Amino acid sequence: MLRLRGHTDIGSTSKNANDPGTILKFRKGEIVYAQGDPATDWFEVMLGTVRTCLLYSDGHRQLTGFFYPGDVFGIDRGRYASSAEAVTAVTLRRCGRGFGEDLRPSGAPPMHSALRSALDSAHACIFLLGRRTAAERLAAFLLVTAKRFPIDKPFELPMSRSDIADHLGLTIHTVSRTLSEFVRRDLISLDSPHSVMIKDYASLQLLADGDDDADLPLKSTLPHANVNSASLTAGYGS
Amino acid sequence: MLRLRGHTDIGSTSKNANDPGTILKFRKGEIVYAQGDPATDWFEVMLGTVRTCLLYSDGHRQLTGFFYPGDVFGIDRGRYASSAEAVTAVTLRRCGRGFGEDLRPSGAPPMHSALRSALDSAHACIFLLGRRTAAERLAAFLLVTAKRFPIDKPFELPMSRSDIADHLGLTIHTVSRTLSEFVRRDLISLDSPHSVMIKDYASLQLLADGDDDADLPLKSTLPHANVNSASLTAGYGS
DNA sequence: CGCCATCTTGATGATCCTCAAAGGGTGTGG
DNA sequence: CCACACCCTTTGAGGATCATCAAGATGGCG
Repeated sequence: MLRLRGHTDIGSTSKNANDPGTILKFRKGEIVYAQGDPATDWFEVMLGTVRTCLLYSDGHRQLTGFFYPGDVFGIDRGRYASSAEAVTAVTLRRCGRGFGEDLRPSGAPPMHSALRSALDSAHACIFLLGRRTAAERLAAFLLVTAKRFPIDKPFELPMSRSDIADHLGLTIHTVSRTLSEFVRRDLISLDSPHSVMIKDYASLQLLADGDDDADLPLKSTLPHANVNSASLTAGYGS
Repeated sequence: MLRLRGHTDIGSTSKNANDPGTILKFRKGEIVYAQGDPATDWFEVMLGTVRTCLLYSDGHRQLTGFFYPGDVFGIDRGRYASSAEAVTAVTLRRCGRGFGEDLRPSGAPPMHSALRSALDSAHACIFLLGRRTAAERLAAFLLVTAKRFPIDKPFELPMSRSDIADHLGLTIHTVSRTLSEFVRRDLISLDSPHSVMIKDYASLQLLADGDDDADLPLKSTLPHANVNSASLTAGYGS
């Protein structure tokens, strides 16, 4: 579970490690940076999925975000507050110095964009953890994740059940059980454990919102359209 | 519970509402801004305590932070993602335009400082919610809050049990019970419901860290000194 | 003095975690 | 090519924690 770092930047293709704009590659499970490392750079995901992990002293972890192509992560000051690890094989672009002290005098805009992205990501995490039941958290997570992929098609969840559990503050058992129940209710279908097809956006949204009239064992018959979360969807990442 | 806004800026003392630097006063319970309002300004607390609240459609709320003198809040882009309310009577200073689009060309530094503060605050919230048991969350909350006040003296918790509960994802009952148990274990003492004296930092820290050897019904006899959280204390606010 | 809000405490029950085991997919070695 | 091992996922049974329901205590304020 607690993958220790060591061969951190094995996958780096370019050798000028201090140049912003360097392209880096990591294999699945490799660590981009560790919690507590000097926060010198931030990164943009070009290909693959990255997770950021907050490690607690009792060994358990809190995943603070998943980052997909176009997202940036690693905007910390001083030292990284969380580690970053490759969920799948990833290609990253090293973007620039950590903010706080000095910053590139040329462009403040990219910095601001990155900062706002980091804030959005943190808010999205709080927004998930603020929900009370396992079903609510999982429904919200699925909706938020599905937005990153083409609509109305099955999409690949790149992360493991363990990752989802540690993101939502649950166990893999509860995640698995709840997903199975979603399938039973015909809210989603699972082709493989990682291929998800959302079949009933409206009911899933109701669940995520805490309107627990979705306790019906079978498919809801509500005539709602795809009500995407109204005021505060906070866009998860970029 | 769900205080609706209406007489939002009753307490504003200066009339030039669009001037940065304006001093504002709010009475206990009044709303500084509401979730969804255009995020035109951010604020610095000069006196009192402010809470920021994320409202869910089922009516429950997630408090995303408490802000004390010197802290800033309201760094959102576009529209406020959470509302801000006066926990006590507060005096605020309106600091400047919301970031993202245009910003004062003169000083980027204050903006960066505010942003980093907002990120720290969000991380602190995640850090609390990432803990698993009620005792762990409450212990961590007490330690984080105590740092804002002179050490080794009783301090006033400005917020209600309900606020604490909604911040930690618990109920007021669990908060109250857990605090009572802390008193029973001699980890803290409660003069009044809001006057807290931390009597055993070390054991409280162990609890917060998830080292559950603190299951002893009576005061721990560990010879530890005041181990303030090591790597990632994220300073709650400013 | 009495009402009201807040806090505390108890009893009960639902949710979720823990313990346990089985199923399925993949890669490696025989 | 098959067998085995390993990891991830799923599912079940039991138990701990916390929410809910309910009632009583405390303190402030009219």
